[in-house]
Amino acid sequence: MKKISMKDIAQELNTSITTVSFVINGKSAEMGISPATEKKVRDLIKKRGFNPNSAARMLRTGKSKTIGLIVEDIGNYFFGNIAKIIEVEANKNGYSVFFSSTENNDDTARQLINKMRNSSVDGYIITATQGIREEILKLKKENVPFVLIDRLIPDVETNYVILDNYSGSYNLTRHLIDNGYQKIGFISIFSEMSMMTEREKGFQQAMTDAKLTVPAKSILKVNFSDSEEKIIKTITRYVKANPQLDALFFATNYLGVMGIDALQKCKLTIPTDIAVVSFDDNDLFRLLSPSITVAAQPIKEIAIQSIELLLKVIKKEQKQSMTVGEIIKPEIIIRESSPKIKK
Amino acid sequence: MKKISMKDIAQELNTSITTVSFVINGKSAEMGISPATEKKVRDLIKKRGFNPNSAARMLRTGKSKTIGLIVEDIGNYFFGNIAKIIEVEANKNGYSVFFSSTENNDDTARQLINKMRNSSVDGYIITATQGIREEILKLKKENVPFVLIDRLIPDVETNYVILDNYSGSYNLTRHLIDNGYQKIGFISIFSEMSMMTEREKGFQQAMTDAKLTVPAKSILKVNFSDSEEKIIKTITRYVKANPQLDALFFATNYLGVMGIDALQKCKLTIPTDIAVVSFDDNDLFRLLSPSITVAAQPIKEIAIQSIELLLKVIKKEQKQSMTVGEIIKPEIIIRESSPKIKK
DNA sequence: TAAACTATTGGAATCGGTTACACAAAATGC
DNA sequence: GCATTTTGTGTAACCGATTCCAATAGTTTA
Repeated sequence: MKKISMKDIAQELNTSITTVSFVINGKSAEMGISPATEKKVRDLIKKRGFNPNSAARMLRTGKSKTIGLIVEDIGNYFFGNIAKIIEVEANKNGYSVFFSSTENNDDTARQLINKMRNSSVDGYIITATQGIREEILKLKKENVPFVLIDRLIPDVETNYVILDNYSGSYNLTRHLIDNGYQKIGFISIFSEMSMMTEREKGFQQAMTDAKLTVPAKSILKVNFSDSEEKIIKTITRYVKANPQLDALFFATNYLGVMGIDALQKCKLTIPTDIAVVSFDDNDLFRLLSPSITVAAQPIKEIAIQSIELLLKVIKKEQKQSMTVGEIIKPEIIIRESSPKIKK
Repeated sequence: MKKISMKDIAQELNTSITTVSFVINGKSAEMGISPATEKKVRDLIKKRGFNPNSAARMLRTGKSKTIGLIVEDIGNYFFGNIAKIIEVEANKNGYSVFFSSTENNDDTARQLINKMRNSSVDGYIITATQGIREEILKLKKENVPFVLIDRLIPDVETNYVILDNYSGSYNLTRHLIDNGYQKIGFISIFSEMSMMTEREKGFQQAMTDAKLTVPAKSILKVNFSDSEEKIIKTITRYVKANPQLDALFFATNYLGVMGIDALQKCKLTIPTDIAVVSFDDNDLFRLLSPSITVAAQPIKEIAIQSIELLLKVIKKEQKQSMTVGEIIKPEIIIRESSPKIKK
């Protein structure tokens, strides 16, 4: 059974392809198609189950009704759920979503952007990696619609939706301090990305404001690309080398997860031996016993803001050059891992 | 700056579009393009950064080099990671991936299949919902390549990659029995899907083989579509109503997660008050204290088998009519939640 | 030397829509 | 009653790659 085309429809109705096209694209009124003709066409289309060939349409119009979603890791709780919401919203607006994970690798990210470029996506939602400055600038120069989420490229003006990492981190640290913790260890990854540097700044500022000092040795940075075991070992060593600490601040949720593992290996109990807070929520932190205090990212809000912003840019309501940013405030969720300290 | 096309390349080299096309598609030898010409073309292509327009190619060939991935919930640990691996493997083979979540809703699933059909994906990987029998039959009849994963449609022969739910469940139950548990509660969802019925059968058979009876009241079924709170309440009630139970078998990982929550609410300690095992692994089960014994799905294996099978079908090495199924054995991971019982 | 090949390359139809433009018929104006 | 505008529909160029079918030049064979 051959696929049916507009031509077939037109022939069967003894009308022209133009007429059919106008009807399909809802331009009947604008182009002055008589209601009778329009009905005839619509009925046959339904009867035959005709669907316009997207390749042909795409070739002619240059629009694919497709957006590219580039995240760090679709298998991750945060990005997986972001993806889900973006996909639903995109669908509502007639768009499909291509997705890909960068694994935080610059080359992968570069390839993905180019690859999607070739399959002519109409716009991107991207979680940038550190080294793709050039690619982002190129997209901007060529006026391709895109929105950065979760992290920015330093000194590059773009549309974005990010978390207020600084204030989240500040408030989370503040919560610890208010509960009596003073020797707080900060565990993060080596990274120049704004999201990470802002978190550190927030932590430092909260400590400074409370007139607390942060000795260099109580800050640990690990390599993102190291294996889980290696990171756990590193954290274990760090914890053992810093028995004075009364609380730990993990800068990301996966660090928090690995950190809890490390603390168990050190036979330390949360929160009696040491309190724990983490940036980013996930199922584990909520259900663990004790549950973990976190600065949570409002996933739904981030996802919806980013797809809405992108669609605006695509529809040109929002010129690419007029950059707009949404800064989402994290929510501090206080759980059992950081109770008031008893002096 | 206008996009450059094959025509531009051909013109600049004073050659024909045909020649350029042959070179691009690696048919130089076959079509007898001289090495000199080939090099000339390749060099200019690289220099100009030319990429063939996928819409045009798609229109002409009818192939989109795209596969559709339809899962239950991309935000879920299992499917998120499946998606990630499938995407990487697809990419290696020159394919892009469209994805969508059904949320286990028949209508959504139907729409997604049709939608992808229109954007002419070359093949599907689908986690079926219960009510899409007709759609699957239609795909089959029209000879569209697809592979079902995670669950089958009863009495419909298709290519598939699923878990051996029966044996996983049998072995997991067996593990409990071997460790001395006899009054085992089974908590599942209302579902006719083979994956769920097989799990129950495996459980029942293991019990029967051990000459243990399963009273009706020790089996609980909840509604998948109910809210998390409601399910947790239901489980709580069930646990309180069945104090005789010495172990709980959760048939899915999200039930396990909610169940642990419920047990905490009942002030019951795992495993001293009651042992716990669950189908499907996740981070939580591994890191929880005590950690939870599970029948784990080998995610990587499932993902790779399914994409490989689909690509085979697409390449016609594997006719759609010659259905092939891969049955993956789950791995029983014994952790702290199900120790040997002391009499 | 003409015929028959072979090795390369080019011309042009084609895929299925979109849309500028042309054109006919009907309506309106003067 | 003729010119002009409005209304409705058809024609055909075009998007950019693929591929069948020639075509040309150079070689070999009879």
